Amino acid sequence: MRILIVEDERRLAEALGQIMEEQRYQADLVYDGADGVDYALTGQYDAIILDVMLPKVDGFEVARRLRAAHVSTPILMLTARDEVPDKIAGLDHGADDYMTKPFDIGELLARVRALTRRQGEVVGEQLVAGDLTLDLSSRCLRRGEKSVRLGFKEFDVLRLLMIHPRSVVPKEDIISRVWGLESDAEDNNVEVYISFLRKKLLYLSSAVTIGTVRKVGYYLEAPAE
Amino acid sequence: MRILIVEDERRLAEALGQIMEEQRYQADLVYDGADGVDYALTGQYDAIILDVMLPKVDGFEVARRLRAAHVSTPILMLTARDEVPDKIAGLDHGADDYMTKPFDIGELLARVRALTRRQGEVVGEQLVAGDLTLDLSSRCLRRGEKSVRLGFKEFDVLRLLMIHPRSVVPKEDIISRVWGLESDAEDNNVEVYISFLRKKLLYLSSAVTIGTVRKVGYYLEAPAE
DNA sequence: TTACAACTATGCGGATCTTGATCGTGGAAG
DNA sequence: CTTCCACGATCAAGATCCGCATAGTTGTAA
Repeated sequence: MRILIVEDERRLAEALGQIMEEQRYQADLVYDGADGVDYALTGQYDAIILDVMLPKVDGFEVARRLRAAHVSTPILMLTARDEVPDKIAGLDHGADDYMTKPFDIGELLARVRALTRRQGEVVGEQLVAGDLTLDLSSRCLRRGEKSVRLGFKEFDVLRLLMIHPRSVVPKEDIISRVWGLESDAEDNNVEVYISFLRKKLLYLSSAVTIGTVRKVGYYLEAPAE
Repeated sequence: MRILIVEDERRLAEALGQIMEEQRYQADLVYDGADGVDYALTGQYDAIILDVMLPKVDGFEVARRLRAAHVSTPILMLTARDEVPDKIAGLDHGADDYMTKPFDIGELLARVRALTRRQGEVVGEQLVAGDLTLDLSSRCLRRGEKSVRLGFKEFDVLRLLMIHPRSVVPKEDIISRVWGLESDAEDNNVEVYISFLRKKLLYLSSAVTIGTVRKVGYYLEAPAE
């Protein structure tokens, strides 16, 4: 497991690095946002611990750029400010979780574990996320006893979301991957299928929900069990 | 559950054996095709994991000989070559499933479970699924008192479905295995025979039904008794 | 030729997809 | 805090695609 730590306070960064290595993670340290983006773009990390206040490029911007570049590595954002707007901004820019400084080491580790525990997992012919199981060969979505058959488009859209756990999938990506690259399909089309899917999730009474990020796209929210 | 592993790379074979035993299977290992045939002919195994590239007798030939000897133990074929021709050749020689190396252990286990979970049970010269009995020598389908004679194509299609219980058999697989590899038979052809079969199931008033997965294929639904 | 099985062609009906309209809502501007 | 607007959610409708059934044609073997 590789972790990228983006934190400008060197002492804190090094302390984090040491803690992570004690936990058998391999940790890389960088001390500003620009480097953070460069390193993270390699896509080799299993998680990124990202400070908000950074030189050159701030944490929000780092997260935004990574998501724009379709890097879906889970991000744990650190903020000194204990304010709701920051939290929302962080999550909205593509962070998967956040903590406010000062933080408890145990809690940090727990959150990192939660992030690195892959959610969209391929098991044989099926894809699992939260309490949902998507059967790839029969295009059936199951939760507990109940199951529903999905149409082709519904299936493709949901699979996309499940393959990119925790990260926002832009509408344009959904269109190009489900309707085809040269498609002139409207955004509304995606919205319609998201609506269908939410209805089916409701029918299955699944804990998983589909979240919306205005002007961007959708993501799967699978509550930890 | 007994599993036969036919694989010439000893380290891989032993790793597989260990994994299978952790899953409470009893695994026997052999390292070439000739031994593979000899062991498998005993008919005592619930599944065979069979490498394609083998000394003495290759995997295809092993499968072919076993099927020729009416040993119907399910075969999961392993191939290093990720090519369609191999896949088709494997299935055509009598393999039930295949995986390309390198493979994911979880997926392997899932596939083995799928193979051993089979409902279509061979009893002597007949195949059983739910309340149906398909006589392999006379091509008669029986349920209770009534029975019908099946045509060759009907028989082949139904046998395919019974051999893969609960799992969706793609139309293309049906075409390649019933009509032959290079066949240009239309999908409609399959549909026609499915239609015939359903009519006969109805006539027999069997509890077994043939389910459809749009754009993919068919599966047998055998209600638990 | 007749009988039977395999294959082909066709129209219906239902499932799925698309489109457009309307309603709700979050967030920015005032 | 309220208003407004753009965007998203949902619905209804029509269009389209696909599978099913049936009927008709071809091929083959007795």
